[in-house]
Amino acid sequence: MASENPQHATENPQSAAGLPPTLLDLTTYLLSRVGKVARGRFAERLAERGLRLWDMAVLAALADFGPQAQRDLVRRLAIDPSDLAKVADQLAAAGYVERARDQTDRRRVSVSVTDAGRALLAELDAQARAVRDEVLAPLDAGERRTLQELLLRVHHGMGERRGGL
Amino acid sequence: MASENPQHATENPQSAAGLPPTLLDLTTYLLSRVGKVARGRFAERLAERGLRLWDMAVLAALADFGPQAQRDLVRRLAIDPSDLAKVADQLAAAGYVERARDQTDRRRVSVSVTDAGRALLAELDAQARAVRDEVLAPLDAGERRTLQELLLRVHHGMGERRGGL
DNA sequence: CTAATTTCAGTGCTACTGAAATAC
DNA sequence: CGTATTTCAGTAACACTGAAATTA
Repeated sequence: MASENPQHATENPQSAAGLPPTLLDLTTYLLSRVGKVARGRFAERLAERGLRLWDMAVLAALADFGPQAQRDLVRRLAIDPSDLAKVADQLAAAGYVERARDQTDRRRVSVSVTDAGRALLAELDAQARAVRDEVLAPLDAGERRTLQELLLRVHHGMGERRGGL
Repeated sequence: MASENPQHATENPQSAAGLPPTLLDLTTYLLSRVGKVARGRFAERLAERGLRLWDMAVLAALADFGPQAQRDLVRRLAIDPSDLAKVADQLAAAGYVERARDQTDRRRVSVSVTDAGRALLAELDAQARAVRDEVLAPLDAGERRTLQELLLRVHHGMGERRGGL
């Protein structure tokens, strides 16, 4: 009962019989797998522009909450301070954000998004929504809302931690 | 309108005002974030035993589908063949799997799970379910089933690709 | 002096690339 | 010869560590 037909093997190009039920039964496995594929697809589009996922996250935080110190971005996005320094550096070099010493506390560097940054974010957001619609294609509108709501609740239930994206 | 109270800052230890709405509106962002945290929590427990996520995936595939060549595992799990070689090596060294040349096609190495491997898998599965219950704590039983079913449909809709876990 | 903020240099892990060895 | 399977050596991206420089 081991291997299948030795002659020319009856599998599809990708994942013939599918994943092991032992794994598919684990919602966390599906969450992880689906999340990783979704992230990967969007990351590919960002890469075409020479951007990374954190670039968009930082732009979104600045656009949504206004200018703020890096330390605030660090806490909000759960990004490593050391990594944020590099991301902010690249975004500033490309003209998407501006940095300035905070005058009330000169240890802090206040970051703000430029018009170019806002324009970029709008484009990225459109692409992100396109990827989302692609990934969620198997679900109808109501199911997508349900999924979004359930994920929001799960997300809210977990202490942020660090860990990427 | 930039920084808050300079004195002693009124933020919580983690993610004060929460993530940018621009990101939270993206189901794919939530998927990615939640998936990564869930994966990380389980990976921590595996690390205590000196194991990685792929170790469990390989054991599960062997237990669910029986002995098979590495090429089959590669397609089933969407793991890189080069990485599988290392994973199989470690699992074999630890006595969790056994490898043998396939006699009908001696290019292939057939892998099978040992009793020790099955016992380990049972323990890992229990831990995985514990992490799942921890992560899905905010949802009731019905909602968990709904989430599982929606994710299964989304997962089924995407061509496996490679990409980890 | 201690603590907070930013920055830099370097480490470790993981997915991936490219190529060799063997067998079909 | 070309293709499939496994394996090895090395690369790239990313999260993270540790420590220095500045300022509170």
